[in-house]
Amino acid sequence: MIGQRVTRQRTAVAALLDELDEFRSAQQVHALLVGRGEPVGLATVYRTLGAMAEAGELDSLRTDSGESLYRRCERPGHHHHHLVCRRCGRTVEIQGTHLEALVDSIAAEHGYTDINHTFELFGTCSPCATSSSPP
Amino acid sequence: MIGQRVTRQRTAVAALLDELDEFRSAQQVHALLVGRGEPVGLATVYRTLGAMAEAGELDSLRTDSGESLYRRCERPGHHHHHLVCRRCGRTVEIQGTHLEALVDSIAAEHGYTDINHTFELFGTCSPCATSSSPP
DNA sequence: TTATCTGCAAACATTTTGCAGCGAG
DNA sequence: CTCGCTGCAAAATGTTTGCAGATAA
Repeated sequence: MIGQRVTRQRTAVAALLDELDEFRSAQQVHALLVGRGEPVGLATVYRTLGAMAEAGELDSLRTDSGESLYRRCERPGHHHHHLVCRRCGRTVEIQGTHLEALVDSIAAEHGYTDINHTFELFGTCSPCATSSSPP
Repeated sequence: MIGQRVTRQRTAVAALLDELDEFRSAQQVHALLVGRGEPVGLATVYRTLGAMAEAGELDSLRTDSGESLYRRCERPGHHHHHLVCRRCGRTVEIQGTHLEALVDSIAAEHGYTDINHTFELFGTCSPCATSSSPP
């Protein structure tokens, strides 16, 4: 990586993610930007989100339906998992100390190495549980 | 569901999964069946695997690249997770007692309800770790 | 200037679906 | 005989890529 250029589009994506606290898909990010009068190509959004996630600036996860969601990391580089409201996207970061220990012991027990784990929780947050209006 | 018909295609899919012990994608199942001279349409394989998974006869998971994999359940209806060799597909079923408890406490702590969790482990099994030949 | 980025449209990969005909019960 | 199942091909999704022109540095 010789140089990364600061373009209007990247700035817009980063700024949007800064205001948002919830996980969003590339398509949502694109729609939001276009909606607020920031013309950005969908491909650019995909490329930008992918690069930011790669660089550890974003957390990413995949929904059950196979969509990738992104949001700004609270603590870049720090390993954790998420509890995401499937209705509004409100997210809680989970520090997985117990979990990591569990993963290690399971892997060791069965002789598997180079382990990579996924752990995500989807639920309904209490505000969403009481309101009946759609997302 | 009034009636489920036993067709040659469904029998073939079920029989193949009975012999296999590893997770396979719909496309792999289709290729294997066609390869052994059992003409089955790809759409039929998708429909059959989907229905079997729905009925709790198959375990399913999604790879990092978003593909769905299936395999026959060892214990139908019994909740568990998997430790899958990313090289050869060899799979160990994990009973997640500790995990379920952890999930429940995390959810309760943050007031989320109707929780749904994903937990999958991918690694390299010891036979694959020692052999250097590709899958 | 010039290498990187962008936008568009086309390509991709996986999965789903509409529909006419087939076949299990 | 009927209604569910199948195969095909088309459509839907979500994401990636090739390329010519725009642009940051």
